[in-house]
Amino acid sequence: PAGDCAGQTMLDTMEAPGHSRQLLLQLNNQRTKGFLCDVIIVVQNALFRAHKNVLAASSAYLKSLVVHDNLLNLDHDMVSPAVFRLVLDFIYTGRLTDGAEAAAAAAVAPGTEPSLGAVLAAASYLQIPDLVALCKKRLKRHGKYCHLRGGGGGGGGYAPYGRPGRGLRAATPVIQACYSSPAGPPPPPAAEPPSGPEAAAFDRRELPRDPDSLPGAGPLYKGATLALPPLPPLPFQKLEEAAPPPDPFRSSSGSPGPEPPPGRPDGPSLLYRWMKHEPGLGSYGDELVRGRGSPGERCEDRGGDAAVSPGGPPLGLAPPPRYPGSLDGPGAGGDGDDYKSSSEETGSSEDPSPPGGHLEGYPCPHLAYGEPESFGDNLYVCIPCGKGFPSSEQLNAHVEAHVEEEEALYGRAEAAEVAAGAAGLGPPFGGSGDKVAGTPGGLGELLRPYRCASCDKSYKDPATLRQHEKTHWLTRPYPCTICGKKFTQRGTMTRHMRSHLGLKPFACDACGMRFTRQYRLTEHMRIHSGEKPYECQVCGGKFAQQRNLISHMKMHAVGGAAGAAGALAGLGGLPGVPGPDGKGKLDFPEGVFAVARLTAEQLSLKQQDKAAAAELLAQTTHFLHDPKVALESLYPLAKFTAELGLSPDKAAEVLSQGAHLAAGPDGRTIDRFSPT
DNA sequence: CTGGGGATGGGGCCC
DNA sequence: AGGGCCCCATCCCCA
Repeated sequence: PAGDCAGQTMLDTMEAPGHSRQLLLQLNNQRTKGFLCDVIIVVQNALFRAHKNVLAASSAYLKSLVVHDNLLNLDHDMVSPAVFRLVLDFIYTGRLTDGAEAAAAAAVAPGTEPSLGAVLAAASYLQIPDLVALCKKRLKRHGKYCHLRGGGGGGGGYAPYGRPGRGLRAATPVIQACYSSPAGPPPPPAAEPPSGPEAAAFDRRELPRDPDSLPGAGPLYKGATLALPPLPPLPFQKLEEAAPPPDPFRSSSGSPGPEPPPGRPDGPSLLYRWMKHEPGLGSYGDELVRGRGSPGERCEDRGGDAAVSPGGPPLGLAPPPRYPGSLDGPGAGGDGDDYKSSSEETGSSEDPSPPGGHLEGYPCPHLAYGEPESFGDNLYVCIPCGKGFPSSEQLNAHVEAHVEEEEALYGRAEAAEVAAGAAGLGPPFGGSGDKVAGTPGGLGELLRPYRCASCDKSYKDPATLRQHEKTHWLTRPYPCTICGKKFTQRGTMTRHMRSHLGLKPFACDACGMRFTRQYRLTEHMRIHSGEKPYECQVCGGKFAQQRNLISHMKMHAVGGAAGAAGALAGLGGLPGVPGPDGKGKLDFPEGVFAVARLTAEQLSLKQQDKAAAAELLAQTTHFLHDPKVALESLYPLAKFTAELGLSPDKAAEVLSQGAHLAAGPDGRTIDRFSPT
């Protein structure tokens, strides 16, 4: 009908003036009230609330994040809270507030207000083209937008790290020099480049490249920014003061979580650069470096989008993870062993990092800091192996090969474990004593009917068994979205995340100290109460923490003959044999009983094993009366201990030593320890 | 300088 | 999923 046509025509031509502006206004109004906000953005210690749709419509990077998560963690090396505040304001208003003004509004300490350069960096990092353009425009208007390596302008600002960049680096103007301008103070914390070791870290702060500086390049060249010292506290909602944010991983429903900003789909993107860490930066920053691009996340999927960010730069693969526990070196915290850097293993002279405490970087010597030009034309680099490729397609194919390789390896490892188990060789990891748990007809068999096919450990319920079996997987299913470290249990990963986020929900009422775990607080509270419930059965020393008692007992075990039975139950030296301090004064049967009692106490501490502890005590009371029985009981005691799953690693030693003593192939051993 | 203890952080893993 | 505990490592202090 003619009316319809007319109506259609009118619809095509109608436009409500200011509609978009009004819409934005409403959205911003809602944001300020938190109305319908469905995402929380964590930047360092500040929380921001926003709408997923708005973020997704404004930033390609944020879009990629909000798809999977309700809680986003932004790299505060790239985006400070103050800067993100400006960015968020821009997203919702289209206006870029003056940095100083915003800083004043945010009550930021003088001199720490975000510079335009920092906003540009953040905009580039977050892939907000409009904001990038706006920043550049403003910088150019003020004559502050200058190319770092082309014509100086650094004015004593940031020196190029290592040596003058060439190739890709030199071809691309970066904006560090802008920080030297009076109106754009360097980002906190240092107003001037530091000297000494700090300078290395300082110089490495790399801002995103000018998105327009390379033909077809995505805006997101993301340098391997290392850890910047934290910004001063900002008057945003602090995490520790706020209600606990939703678990970012719970909400992601198994998604690998945020990944580094993908490149623009319409052209080749610049690769992420993975730089070697520097000493003295701390593990946190290093982990951030490793997390850049957290390559393994995508590869875990093994799905259609695995390994490579859609249309973006290749994210690479995580190197094959290594087993926990078995290979942990003495490095700090045992962290980062998953990714052992070849440069570290070879002791790179330019990286005199102490063992541990820093990134165990990707084993790619080409990625070493200061050698960016070594890729030549092969700009698409596989993170784990360091191979460069001239095109994303070729890299994708290469990455696929990695995936297949890992899968094949997984299969082989699994087969090897099974074969080893079948051959009675035990698993390639973990204590050999684990096998006793599966002793047919043993007590452990009754208590723990669900046995692991790979290592013969047994469990009370199938869910726990499934959980345990994950420890045998080559691929750890739960990667940290910040540092890329992978975990076998989601809970461990979320707990790990708390350390990144500085979430310490458990506060001590007495001193205000905060902890990430309830148990830590419980431990800590004993300091204030003076309670020392853990007593050394050898010397009578008392301890507030169980682990310190255990540590102490090892000291007893170190000396002389005590070592043999010192392994017993992992709790101390052989009773009856004086320790190095001469404090061990127990007679032999009493000593065995003490061991049994300690074991029982250990079991009792594990709430679930109270009954077993009582049984053990009942069985061992007669030790006091008959040394012979005591001696003969060593082996079953050790076996029993191991069967009950007490300290599996030690259980291996227990069984070994117990067997040695009880079977008595070495008569001298028995005589030596026999009181008669 | 060394060793031991106190205290803390982080990961593994079981319940 | 969260709690709890074990283990390792580390730092600091003190004798």
